[in-house]
Amino acid sequence: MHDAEDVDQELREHAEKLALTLSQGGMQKTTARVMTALLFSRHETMTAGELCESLRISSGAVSGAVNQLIPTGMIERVPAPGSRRDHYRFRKHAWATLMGNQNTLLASMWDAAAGGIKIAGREGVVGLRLDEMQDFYGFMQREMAALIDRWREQYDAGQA
Amino acid sequence: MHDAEDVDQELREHAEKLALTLSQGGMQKTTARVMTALLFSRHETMTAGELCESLRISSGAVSGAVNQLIPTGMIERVPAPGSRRDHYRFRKHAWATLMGNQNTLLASMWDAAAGGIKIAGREGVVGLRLDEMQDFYGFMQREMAALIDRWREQYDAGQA
DNA sequence: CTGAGCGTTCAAAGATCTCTGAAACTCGAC
DNA sequence: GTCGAGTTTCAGAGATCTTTGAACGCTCAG
Repeated sequence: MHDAEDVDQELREHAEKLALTLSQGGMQKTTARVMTALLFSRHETMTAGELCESLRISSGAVSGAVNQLIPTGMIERVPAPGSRRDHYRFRKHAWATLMGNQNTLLASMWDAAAGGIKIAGREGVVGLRLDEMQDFYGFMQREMAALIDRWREQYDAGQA
Repeated sequence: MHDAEDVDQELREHAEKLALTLSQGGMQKTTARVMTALLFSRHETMTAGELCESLRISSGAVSGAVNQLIPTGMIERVPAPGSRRDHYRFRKHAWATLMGNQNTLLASMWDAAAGGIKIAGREGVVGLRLDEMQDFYGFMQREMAALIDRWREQYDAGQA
């Protein structure tokens, strides 16, 4: 039978596994570990000290990871009542936010295509390649934003 | 006035700029440079030798990059008539393919959420966080595939 | 005002990843 | 079957990125 200890242990293992996947997908290893630790924590929030201990990393590393996660909207600093310690929490709708941030990337791709077209026109082999690229990223930029909104509505409705 | 040389030169600069962006987004630097070189080339295809020379990298590096790009569906090897040299070409709909590959990632995220729920259930702070995550990635997986198909149809229709 | 507790910063150590250069290999032409 | 252009592989060099550990600084309690 599962007691609370076992559950924590297994959750941490899952957290580490996901962190590994994410780090292979380009995210920094420590950043990913901090994020998944918060994601799979049974507590509402965790302090920097708890993250240090749980992940066996230095406070400097935690500080760095946290300050990389906050601007992306994945986690937030929670004002700690009656304590100077910072508490961190995985944000609601963090995944949707993360995906929404991709729009910046989509926009750069569109821009890159546009820049090339400005130089080479829309004719010829380059022109046609770039035209397709621009069309694709224009489409994605429009539709992705709509898609995420749609999820938010659907999810919020389901909660009520 | 733009002559052909200038155009090539400017295209190459744009290619490098995009490669830099992509490499910051997690792609390998050389891989990104090879990809953008093919993307912004005014030729239909390029040989490995041309890529070496144009990017000032060793043939080993080209080989590595190319073999990383091919499985993703971004570029393809083109049978060269009457030459042993390999010719490489940026594939049609490469961007759509690339985005479609993300589905694998979306699926792993869904799996990670499912695994956590199996351990901790859907109640409590972890359970609710994971439930939201699973809902989001399930939604995205379904909708992204549909979205890409929609683009393909729309684009192919526009070409006809 | 002073001290304790925490978070942040930064230089240096360390780990990781990538490129090069050369040797090995492949495959078509003759 | 042999030659040779061209590609792939791989060990070692090199560049890059990360983490640590310690010093610094900030904030609140007393």
